[in-house]
Amino acid sequence: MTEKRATPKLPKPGVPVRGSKSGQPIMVLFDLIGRRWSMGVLWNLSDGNRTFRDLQERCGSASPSVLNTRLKELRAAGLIYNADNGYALTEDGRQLFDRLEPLGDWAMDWVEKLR
Amino acid sequence: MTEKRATPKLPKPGVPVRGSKSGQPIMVLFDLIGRRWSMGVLWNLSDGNRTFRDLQERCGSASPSVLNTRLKELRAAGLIYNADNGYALTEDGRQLFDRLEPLGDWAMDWVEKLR
DNA sequence: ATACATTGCTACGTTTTTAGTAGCAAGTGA
DNA sequence: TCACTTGCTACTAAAAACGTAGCAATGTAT
Repeated sequence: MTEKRATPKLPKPGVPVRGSKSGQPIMVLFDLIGRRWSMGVLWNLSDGNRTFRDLQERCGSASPSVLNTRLKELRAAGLIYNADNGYALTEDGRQLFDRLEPLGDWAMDWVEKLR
Repeated sequence: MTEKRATPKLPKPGVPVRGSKSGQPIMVLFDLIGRRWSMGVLWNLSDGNRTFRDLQERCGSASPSVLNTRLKELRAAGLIYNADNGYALTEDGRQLFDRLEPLGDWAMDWVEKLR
């Protein structure tokens, strides 16, 4: 970096999430879903209820303890709930998934391009 | 019980992409961006180049070593690159951000609803 | 030039999180 | 009853992240 280093103006206040003061919504969300298997769980619940074991199988190396932690977090966040036959997306969870879904198609192109 | 436990280390066959054993593109992507600060970095690069320090400030508690790791990963994945005055999104990175952006508005509603 | 500040980044010890496995209580069915 | 499945907890080892110090290169003020 050989240029002058003027600190750019921040149009958006930068925000730490975890140990910090101002919880910018997107960062709060990233802090929740930016953990192992969080998005994978949402993804795998999108086409129907899944039991704990289902989710374990679909989230390959997720150990039961971690999976359980993720499920509790997502439930506390109101994104999933305990249905009779397993876990399911809430309304909010469905809405979030709808915004996650476009990543699927993009990921296919991207992975293919990497090879 | 603190007995010795066998550690068979079973090698399940599959595409070894970090923790993601399925090799499904979306899971490969989740494995990359589903880590601390990954999405935060992409988000904060969306409106202009950022220096290492900029990103540190905006990702509050991210230590330099972790931030550096994330930057390397994202660069290896072709999502960001080293520009003259800091880091910047590549074409792919921009495309990914475009699909992440809707989460911002949704997160605002969601956080507000939680209160 | 000299001194000091800033930046990108690495090193490394500590703390937190995740992996990996065992196992148990409750439910199901034979 | 027994065998089997399911949801989940317990626990240790391994991996990841934190937090701080510090270094080389460059910028800047005197």
